[in-house]
Amino acid sequence: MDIRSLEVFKAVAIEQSITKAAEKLNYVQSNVTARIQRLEQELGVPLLYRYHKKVSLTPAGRELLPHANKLLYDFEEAIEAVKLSSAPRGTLRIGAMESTASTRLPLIFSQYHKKFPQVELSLYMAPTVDQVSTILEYKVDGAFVDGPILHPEIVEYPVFEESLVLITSFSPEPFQLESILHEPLLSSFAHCIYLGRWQRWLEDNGYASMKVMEYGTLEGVLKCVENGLGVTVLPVSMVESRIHQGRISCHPLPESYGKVPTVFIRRRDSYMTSALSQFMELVGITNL
DNA sequence: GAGCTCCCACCGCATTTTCG
DNA sequence: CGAAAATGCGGTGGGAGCTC
Repeated sequence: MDIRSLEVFKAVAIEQSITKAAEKLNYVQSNVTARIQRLEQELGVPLLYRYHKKVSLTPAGRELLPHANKLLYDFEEAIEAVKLSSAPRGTLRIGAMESTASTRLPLIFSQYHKKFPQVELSLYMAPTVDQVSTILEYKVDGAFVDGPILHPEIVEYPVFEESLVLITSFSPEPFQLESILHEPLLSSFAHCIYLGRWQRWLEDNGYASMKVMEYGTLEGVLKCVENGLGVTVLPVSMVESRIHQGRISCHPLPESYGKVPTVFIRRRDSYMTSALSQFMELVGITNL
């Protein structure tokens, strides 16, 4: 077993395809097949289930993957150590919901980049459900999501608490709930948990659920609200500047419905790289 | 130490096999 | 039938061993 075989194995595990892994590594497919077969021969256990058009990890393969990750990272670190540099480097893939990505992350990313310019940072933006999948598939190193997640293979750390507000077009008149109940509830993606909280409040207080209208992007949703097309529910941190500019009005949700914890998650068995631990420290997570 | 040969691992290409 | 994986085969490069 050598380090390159582990690299090939990791690529196959992530891509769930020998052909795609070969493309990613700039190898021909036959080489990847041969590498995996040799690795399986050496270990005496099959690492992949072969299906038509795809492969997946056997229990032995799943067991090997976190060790391979660790070995590959240690190998990279060893090389860097020899190069007399102890600063984190390599790649760091962070996932986040659009709300976190557009409000809190720019500052965090810029601070991190200034401190550790050697680390190649990338952001994967998606709703919470998709972020959890990408974490489980080792596609990102950590992600900001709406908590709690309560998944056995995931560790979560509370980082922020968002306060939800109902957002309507600007009006100097006192807010009348009845006047907006017939309006569409605008959402930038399906199954938004913020809207869910609002719908639950309505239900608990004897009102009918509002009709949801999807409108692609967050920016689009806010423009629609400004123009009186409907209302939406978002963390107040996302709309502060618009409130100050008098473009929208906002109305806090009652505390038990309006407080949403944002948690930082990572895979329990993923290797804690120094790039990741420094990032978590910067975010304020100290109990690693 | 230099030069040579042999062996083997690695790789890519072409082809075959598999299976939805 | 087509896409992905497996197989066969030949080229290449590097290390080991040998001779001078």
